[in-house]
Amino acid sequence: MDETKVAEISPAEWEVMRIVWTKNGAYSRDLIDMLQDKRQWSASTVKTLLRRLVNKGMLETTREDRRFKYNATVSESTAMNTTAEQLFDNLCAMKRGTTLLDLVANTTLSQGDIAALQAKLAEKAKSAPEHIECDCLPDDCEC
Amino acid sequence: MDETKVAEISPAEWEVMRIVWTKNGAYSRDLIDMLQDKRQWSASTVKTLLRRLVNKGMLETTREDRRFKYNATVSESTAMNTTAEQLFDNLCAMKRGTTLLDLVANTTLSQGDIAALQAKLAEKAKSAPEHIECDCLPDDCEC
DNA sequence: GCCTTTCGTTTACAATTGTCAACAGAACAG
DNA sequence: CTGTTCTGTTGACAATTGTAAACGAAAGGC
Repeated sequence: MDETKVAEISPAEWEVMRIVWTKNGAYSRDLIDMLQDKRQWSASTVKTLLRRLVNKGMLETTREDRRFKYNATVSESTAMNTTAEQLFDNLCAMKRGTTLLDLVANTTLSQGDIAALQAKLAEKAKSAPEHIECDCLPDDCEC
Repeated sequence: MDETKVAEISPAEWEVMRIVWTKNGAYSRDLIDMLQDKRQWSASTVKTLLRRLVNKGMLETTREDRRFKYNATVSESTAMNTTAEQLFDNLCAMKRGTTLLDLVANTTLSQGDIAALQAKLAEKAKSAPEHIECDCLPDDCEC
């Protein structure tokens, strides 16, 4: 849908983006009200986050009367996947599986999520390697 | 093993920690050599990262002769899990499953990883809810 | 015993992030 | 028309992060 580069989104910015995605676009008033409610942020704080997200190209604005409508430029799933993958890049290749296991164990998943994961795993099992190499050290790794 | 608080670890710091974990402790010389090799970082950069990790309580030092041996204060899996869970905290509860699916699809997993994930999923399937609520908006959510 | 190498410590500096206050222009109320 | 209210723009400031130079003490080489 959009192969646009997803900039790094800070936790505070995520909070803003989530509302924009969920409501499929929002006005600063909406965001200020909701985040004041949810996070006790001042109006200024929300405005700053909006400005930064626009600068990062994560949000785009359309003037409507006197105010702006803020819309996301990338889909929520794209952003989530990109961010999750970036985090996994930091982890040892050999141990990503156990981290996934921990996430699966600690995340509330719906029946549908579980079914989808099971299907994907069954598919991957057909060609998965027996063992994965650690990539923490420059060349050789005797871990 | 260690329920110590895991501080936020930046990507550059992760790179250092990975080596310390993999080698089960290391000297600054080892780290400088390897990271110069792997990331082209200057010796100073590595030293700064070590200092910061010690300040954050992620590494502890033991004097050996003239130099220090750096050891991790938390296990690699604890750190990885904590960080992954922190990231998931930023994501909409309703959509974490699809992010996990993306990760599973894009991560190279071993046969053992897959088997463990399948077992865990089968277990969770027994009590998983049909649907999960979005938690992006303050109270009500009509997403 | 000096000079050089090796470590760790201090200092630096720009960019990003979390949090806001202050200000300016437009719209609205009276 | 004039003061109040909205909304967006600027400026701020401390903490964190990426990157690194400079300095000081100790060890080893010759």
